[in-house]
Amino acid sequence: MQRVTIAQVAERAGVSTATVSRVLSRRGQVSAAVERKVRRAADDLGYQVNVIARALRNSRTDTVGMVVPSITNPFFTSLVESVEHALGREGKELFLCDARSDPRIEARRLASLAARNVDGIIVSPSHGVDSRPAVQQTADRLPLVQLDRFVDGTTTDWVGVDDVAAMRQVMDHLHDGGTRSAAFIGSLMTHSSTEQRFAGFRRRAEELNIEVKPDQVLLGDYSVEWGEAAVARLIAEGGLPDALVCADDLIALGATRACRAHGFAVPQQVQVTGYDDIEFSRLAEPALTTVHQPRDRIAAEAVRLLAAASLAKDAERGPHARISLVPTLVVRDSTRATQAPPART
Amino acid sequence: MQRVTIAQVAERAGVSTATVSRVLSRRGQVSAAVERKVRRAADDLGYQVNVIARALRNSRTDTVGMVVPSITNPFFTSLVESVEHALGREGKELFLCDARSDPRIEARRLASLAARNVDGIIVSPSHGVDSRPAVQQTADRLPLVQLDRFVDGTTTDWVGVDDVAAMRQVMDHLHDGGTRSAAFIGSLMTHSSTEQRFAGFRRRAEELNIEVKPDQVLLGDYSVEWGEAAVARLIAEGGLPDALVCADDLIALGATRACRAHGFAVPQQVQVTGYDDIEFSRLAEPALTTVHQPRDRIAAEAVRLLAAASLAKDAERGPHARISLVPTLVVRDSTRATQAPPART
DNA sequence: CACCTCAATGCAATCGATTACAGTCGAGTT
DNA sequence: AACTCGACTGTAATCGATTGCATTGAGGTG
Repeated sequence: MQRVTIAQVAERAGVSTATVSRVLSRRGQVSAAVERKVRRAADDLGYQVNVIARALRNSRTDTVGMVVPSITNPFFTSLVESVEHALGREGKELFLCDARSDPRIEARRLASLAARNVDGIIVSPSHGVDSRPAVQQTADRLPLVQLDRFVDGTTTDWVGVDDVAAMRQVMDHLHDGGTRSAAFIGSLMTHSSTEQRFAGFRRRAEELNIEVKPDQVLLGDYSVEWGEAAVARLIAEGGLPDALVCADDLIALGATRACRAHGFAVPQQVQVTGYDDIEFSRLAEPALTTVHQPRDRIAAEAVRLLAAASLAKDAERGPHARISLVPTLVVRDSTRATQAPPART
Repeated sequence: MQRVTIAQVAERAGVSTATVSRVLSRRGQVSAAVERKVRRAADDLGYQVNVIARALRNSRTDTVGMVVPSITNPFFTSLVESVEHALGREGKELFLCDARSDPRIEARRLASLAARNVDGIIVSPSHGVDSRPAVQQTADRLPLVQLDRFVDGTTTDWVGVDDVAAMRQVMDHLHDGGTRSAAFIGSLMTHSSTEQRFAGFRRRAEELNIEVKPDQVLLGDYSVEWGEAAVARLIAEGGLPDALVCADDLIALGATRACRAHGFAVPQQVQVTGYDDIEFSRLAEPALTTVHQPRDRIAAEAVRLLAAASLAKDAERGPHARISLVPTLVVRDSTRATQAPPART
């Protein structure tokens, strides 16, 4: 029960604590004989380094903190998983926090991570504006990378996908399927992702001459419930357009469900598209056409940026990176293919 | 960029570090005037305690570690969320780890948490047998609670639901719907949960005289893919029974999908039940009848047990608690109600 | 043989906060 | 006036690992 310290190992091996430390951390020269004795003693006693003490001494914890808006959103969950794997490869661990989509909780989490001396922070900010002070302040103290979403007006590294390009693909696909009018269902413009996706949607809709009625842009939050509610509202206020373009898969799943519940066939009468390609988008009925985010690449880039930032340190806080990856459209059954025959995945 | 230490605050306020510490941690007597000076100085400098240093000194981190088999399984995700909320109420933070269903990774995570001086650990073991050494060893060093699943032959606190009682409810419900034969689709018997659920299934099936063919007990893993594969196999090897009882919702979702893909109507021709009541079970087509686990209660009890264990400490490591909560059956559309009319939720 | 080099090892300071112990001082007691 | 008490505050040890500097001694050189 009693923790074993380096001093006990030293005593048992008949050497000083310095030597034990040198053996265990593979730094400095130690003769083979002594090394064997020390390892022996350490094993016998079941010694384990006290990470806390080590962290205090060299102010490195080999731990990275990650803050996401909601751990129950499958997109973030799998992003977390990707990040964890990427970190594992570098022998680092992940300290995960859920901000519950509340910038205040988020700020507290960030502060707490900083106080815990994590080596860096990966954050997908909850709010495009309100998250700013906390994020910027944290970024001033230690390496920080924003993932997926970002806060307006902050200067930090960022990794995500090109939402505008993705939306162009979505709109082109819908256009090919004969779409003449579309609605957009997203969250309030408090996330950069919604903003970008909407911008991409609107621009390409114009170029393709697809009609978007002003009252058919509905903004709520990223949830199944909101998707359902939005469709109910559309139907009540004048009917559905040819296509429903949703800012994420959860909304799209809710929207699809609501369409069917109200007797509209998907994709025959209404087409629906999502964004993120969460696992359940494949399982929905009909399977959802969506935008696949290269999560592993995003995670890998984020981890790489953090590592780089840790090295550079204060030295030359060069210009910040903004890495924008290209997502791919995954066509399934909630949209019509170019011609009649339904697509399969 | 430079971290502010207690010494700097002390100097600025013209007092000793001891006094500053007393003010900031609200321990011991300090005159009002000095207190004001110190707070002033701390604010001016933007002082933040160094959690690492504090932890080293009083070997408490106000952090609890949690290890789950897979962070992408929605059941565990929402369990994590519940635990986080419960901890938040006590001012503690959560350090989350994903074991990727591998006892070796799990062991490494547990060791790492212990080395980080977490105040306690909540773990849902990946394997009913192989997880044992690591779990037991960790439990010997610090407070540990097993959640949901447990390892055979360990003596630690445990919180979960009564799987046998749950399965009785499921079987009674199916029986009411006229079921005469059933198959069981679960994971390999390497998780206590599958074991318990299968035991409950088998016993009640016998009592109700529901036929279970020996080759209609299929064991794979907790995933959608396995649910699909299992149904394909059943169909290939002689057809489906009246009902498919699945050990978790992911399997059930896959099973449902496969049934429909092969042209079997659910619930008219085959009934399907799940377990866990994850969010998507409601969204499936048809919505899944499943067993709802009281996640918040489970989490709350686990946190309570940890707190109690921390206090008792070595003193009287009394007998360990095994708290078994009662889950509730949620009837939706993948099973037939007592009579004909389909149920709604 | 005197002197130098370098590997191996130990001593002790250090990271930052907490706290046991001791000292100071003013008010209250006898 | 001497003494007690208690509120405040400071000094220094402590938590456990790391590491700069000093020391030792073996082997090499001229």
